[in-house]
Amino acid sequence: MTTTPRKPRSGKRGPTVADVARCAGVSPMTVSRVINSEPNVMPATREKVEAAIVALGYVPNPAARSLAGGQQCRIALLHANPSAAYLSEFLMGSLAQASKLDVQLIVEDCDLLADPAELVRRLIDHRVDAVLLPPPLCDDEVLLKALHLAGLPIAQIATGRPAEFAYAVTIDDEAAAHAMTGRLIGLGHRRIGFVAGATNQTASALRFAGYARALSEAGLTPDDRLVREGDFTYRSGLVAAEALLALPEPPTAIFASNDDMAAAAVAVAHRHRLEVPRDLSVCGFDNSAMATTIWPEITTIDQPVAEMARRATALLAEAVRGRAGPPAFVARHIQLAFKMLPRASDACAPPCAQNHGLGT
Amino acid sequence: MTTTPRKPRSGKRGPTVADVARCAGVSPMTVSRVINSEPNVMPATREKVEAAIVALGYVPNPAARSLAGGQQCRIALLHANPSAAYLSEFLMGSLAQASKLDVQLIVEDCDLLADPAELVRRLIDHRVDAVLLPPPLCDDEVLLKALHLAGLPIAQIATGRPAEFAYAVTIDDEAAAHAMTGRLIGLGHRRIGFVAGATNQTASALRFAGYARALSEAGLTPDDRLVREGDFTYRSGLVAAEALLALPEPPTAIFASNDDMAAAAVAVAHRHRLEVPRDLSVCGFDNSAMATTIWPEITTIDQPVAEMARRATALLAEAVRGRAGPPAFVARHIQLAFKMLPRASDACAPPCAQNHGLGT
DNA sequence: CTGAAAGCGCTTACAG
DNA sequence: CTGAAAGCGCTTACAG
Repeated sequence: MTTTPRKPRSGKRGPTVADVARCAGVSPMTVSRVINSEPNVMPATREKVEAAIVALGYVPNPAARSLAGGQQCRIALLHANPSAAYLSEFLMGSLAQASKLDVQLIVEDCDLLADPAELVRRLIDHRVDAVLLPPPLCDDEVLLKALHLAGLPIAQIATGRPAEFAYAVTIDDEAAAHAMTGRLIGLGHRRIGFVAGATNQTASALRFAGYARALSEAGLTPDDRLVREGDFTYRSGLVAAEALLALPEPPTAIFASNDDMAAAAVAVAHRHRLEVPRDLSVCGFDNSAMATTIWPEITTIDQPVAEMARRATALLAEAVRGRAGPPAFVARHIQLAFKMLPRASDACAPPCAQNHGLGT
Repeated sequence: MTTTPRKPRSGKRGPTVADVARCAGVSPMTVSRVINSEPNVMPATREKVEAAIVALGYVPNPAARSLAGGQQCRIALLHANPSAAYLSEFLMGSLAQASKLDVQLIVEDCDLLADPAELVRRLIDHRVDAVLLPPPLCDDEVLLKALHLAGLPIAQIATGRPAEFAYAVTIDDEAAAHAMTGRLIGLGHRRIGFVAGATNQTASALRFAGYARALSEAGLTPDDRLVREGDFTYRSGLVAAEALLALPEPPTAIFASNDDMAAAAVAVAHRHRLEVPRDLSVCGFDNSAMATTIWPEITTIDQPVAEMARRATALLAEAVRGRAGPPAFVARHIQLAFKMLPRASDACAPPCAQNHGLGT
């Protein structure tokens, strides 16, 4: 009598590389090469394998791949962004890339970030290999330093001031704000109000800089009273717009540093019995959900959040896996294109107002 | 000369069960038992192992676990929800549970769902084991049937009409709407406008039913003119509120079936020079970002979206892994508690209006 | 260009 | 209650 063979593991499982290899008449190794689209496989062989894959409906097992590949890569996404919409879009991009690259994404809410050192310790304990930092955390100097000291690769997203030691994926906030302001000027506006973003985000200053440059390039005298502080919340937009419209010479257009504040400006205009855009033009920034939710829909700047998340995730995965080569400074900071999104909230300046702020 | 030993695999890797076992003086098997908190391990042994885990900073390798455990479980999250905020919260819950249970989550955007059959085929091809259906897809009969026919376990989230063959995680929409309407009645409102939700979501009908029941329980005669159709968009809320306030006898309160429409009602009120809540009370549903973004913040019903996502994900994982036992009908439909969130958008009815719609 | 062998880190299925 | 052996499905590191 022979020894009873061990019972095979339970459950119907899908086909494996071995099955495909058998079906194609090659070795599992070759199947692996085809799956990973490595070069050095004869076209004929490749085709046979591909046919077998289709025939069997083979799908690689990610768990096995990462185990064997030793590609364990765990990236933490630290977020403290009040905007669920931003987070959602960011997550979709990051998640897609993570699954493609087979990296494990750890999502951590840092809203009440007490002690950065404590956080870093927890990350290390959890074997996190790198950290994704969307705004506003991307601008937290203390956190940045603590992470850097711990030797963790970092990607700052949408920061206005990339750290030397970090990766960064941004858009050109200054240029975008410049373009938007230029658009308003082109529409004949001369008194353009500006609602600034939160001062703890470096991008806020860049947006203001773009606004100011467009003004001065057009020969318009900047007017301090037209610039109000906001903090990216609707509430702060309400206050800022209220102040702007209470001015003896109110602006004919308001450019808010994000869409929530722009929406607030629209609401205030309505309460003042001003039609948007007939009596007041309003523009935002970010192309968040709010921009298309309210009426009229807000002209804004589209920030490719999902794409930025994808790129940042890929950057970190490469850094962790050492495929990135010597991390050249220039390649570490990627700038993506923004998009001007003209919608229904801005229009030509009212005729009577056209000569108001002019230097003539 | 002995044969040169094979070069070990590259990269510093963390400690493994073997390391922990060595350090604790037990077998890897015992370490595994402790990690998985199985019973049948002597307390003393357990403590030794736990100490070793801490000392070495051991963290289990999820890839290895799922490979060895044969627990491959792939759950698809099909979404077509226009609200990024909802999706974001849902994702957070689902993701957390997925990582805890070691299931792979596939997130798929089905906004332009052409052919359900085609989609099902793709899911099967991708070896998806089960499907998570948040609204409005949870109510898509055709999709539901196609999925069921393919033998895929399904979890409907926030549906108003759970299918017999599916798992479902819901709140009691009828009771919630009843509570909200009751609150308004308690505040002295007698003419309460209602903005209905999209008809393609079964929860919409339940919310209306709750409103109607509260009215009739209070002895108030329902008035068709006070009920307007909406489709959950801000735009539709604008139209509905406009119609409601144009009534010869306008309502003193508006209960919208979601927060976006409630926000629209607030905007319309403001354009009509009505103060909210002084001149008009407005309530919403869902506790979405919009509810706390605008001013005044909207009284609403909190739906525990993240928790619902967690539960649904867990339900499916159990179903796939067959730990669920015989799927008893009753346990397949879970109803979670909603929460009434009183905020700043509702108040007592204006004194003069109190006697308006009364039957007396 | 292709393949045989070993190993990734854990768990299952037994046997004590 | 504990452990030795085999195996999960793939890839690395070689050798031809």
